[in-house]
Amino acid sequence: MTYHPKSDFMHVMMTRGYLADCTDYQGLDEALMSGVVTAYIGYDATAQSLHVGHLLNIMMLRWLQKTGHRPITLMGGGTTKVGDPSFRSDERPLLGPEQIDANIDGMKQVFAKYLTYGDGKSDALMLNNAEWLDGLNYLDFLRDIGKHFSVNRMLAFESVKSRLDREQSLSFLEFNYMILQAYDFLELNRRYGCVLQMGGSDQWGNIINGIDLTRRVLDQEIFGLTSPLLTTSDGRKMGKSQGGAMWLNADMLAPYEFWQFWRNSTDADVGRFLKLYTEMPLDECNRLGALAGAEINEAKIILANEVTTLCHGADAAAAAEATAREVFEKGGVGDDLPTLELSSEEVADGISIVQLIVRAGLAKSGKEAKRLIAENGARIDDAPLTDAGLMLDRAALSSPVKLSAGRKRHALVRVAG
RNA sequence: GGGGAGUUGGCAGAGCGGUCAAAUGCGGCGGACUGUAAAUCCGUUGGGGCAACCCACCUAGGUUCGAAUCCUAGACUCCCCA
Repeated sequence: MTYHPKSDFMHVMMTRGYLADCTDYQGLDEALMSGVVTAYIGYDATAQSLHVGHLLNIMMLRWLQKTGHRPITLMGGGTTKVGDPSFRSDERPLLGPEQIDANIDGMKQVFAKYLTYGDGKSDALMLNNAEWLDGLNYLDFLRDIGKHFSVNRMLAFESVKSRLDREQSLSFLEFNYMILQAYDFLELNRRYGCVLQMGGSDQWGNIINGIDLTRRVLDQEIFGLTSPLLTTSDGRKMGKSQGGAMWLNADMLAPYEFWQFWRNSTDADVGRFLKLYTEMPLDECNRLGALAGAEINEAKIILANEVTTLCHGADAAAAAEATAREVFEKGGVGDDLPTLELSSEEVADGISIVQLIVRAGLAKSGKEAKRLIAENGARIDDAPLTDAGLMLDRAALSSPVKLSAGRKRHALVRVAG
C-alpha cells in the first residue's frame, strides 16, 4: 500500500511516521485537496492533565491546522461518565461530574499551546460531547441510533472480543461506549461538517463505528485515520518513566523534568521522536537521529529543547537546558531544579534528612529514602550521606542545600524568608 | 432468586496453623560499566517513626500458646443455572 498522497497533510502524516492506518487513503487525500477539512480527536477526561502519551495526537492536530485545515478537540465530558473499555482489562472507577469538569479545565490549558482557537476557517474548536450526550432521551436514542448497531458485530470488534475471551466481564455501561463515540462523530458531522476522526490505533473500532453510523443515518462518506501506538524502542509504553506519568501541565510536572524526560530518550528513539514531536525538517531529523556514540547526546538536547519549547515555551526550555548543563556537566546547582521550600517553623526543631528526601520528591516513602541512604545513593551537596538519622537544623539550611538521589535526580531545599 | 469461585505487597501470582513481611516473575530504586543511552552484571524493593518500636495478607469479631492460613458475620468481584 504505497499510496502517494497529494495533500500536504497526508504527506506529513506518512513521511513523519504518524500514520498507522486509514479507512480510505485516496478519498481522504482528495477531500484534503479540495478544501478545508474538519477533523476531530476525542479526549477522555480521566486525569487532570494530558500526558506525553497524548502528545502524538496533539501534534497531528497541529499539523492539520498548519496545513490549512480545521481541528476540533473534543472533550469527553459525556463519554467519560461511561468509560472506554477498549483493550482494558478492568473497568475504570467512575468519575463524578465535578472531577470530570476539573479534568477538562486542566486539559484545555495545554491545547491552547499547540493550536490556535477562534472563528476563522482553520481555527480550532474546543467542544464537549456532554453538550449533546447529557440531554439524550433513552428511548429516542435507542430508536434513532441503536437500531443501526448490530450486537453481533460489536462483539466481534477486537477491543471487545479480547476482553470477553479472557472472561473478563464487560458491563453494559461500558459496552455502550462505542455507540456513544460513534454518535459523537455523527453529531460533529451534522453540526460542524466534521469528516475525519483521528486517534490511536486502539480507537480503530470506535472510529469505524462512527463512520458506519454516519453513512447509515446521513448517507455521508467520512474518514478515519489512526496513529501507531507508540512504545519506546526498549518496549515500554510511551510516556511512563521513572514510575510517574509525564504530564504536560507545568503545575503537575516542572518543565525541567519534562525536558529531562526527552533528554534521556533512548538512542534508537531520537530520530523517530524528532519527527513525531518536533517540527524540524525531515532531513535534519534523520541526520540528528543517525548520530553515533556520544554525539547523539547533542541530538537529545535539541529534541528536549524543541519539545519543551512547544509545550512550555522557549524560556522554559532554555532554563531547563542551562540547569541541566550546570548540574550534569559541572556538577553544580541550577535554578531550575525542583525545589522544596520550607517555612522557618518547620525547621525550628530540626528536620530529619529522611523527611527532606521524601518531601523533595526523591523518594516515595521514608523507607525508600532510608534504603537510598543505605545503598549509598543519597548525597547532600555532593557529599555521600551515610547517617539515616541525620537531623538538619536551621543553621544547616541557612543556604540552599542540594540533595541528590543517584546520579540523575537532584533537588534543592531552602528555607523561606 | 439458586449454586460455585475468589479478594495477598505497584502489577501478576505462590502460600492453606508456627521457621511469613510473606516464594517467583515483572516493574521500581541504587551501584558497576558508559555518553544523563541501550544491553549486561550486582544489590535492593510493604508502610509509619530520629529511634526503641509500632501497623500490616478485604472489613469486623472469634477459636488457638500461636492465624495470611481455621470459624462467624459483612463488603466487593467473577463464573454457572433460573
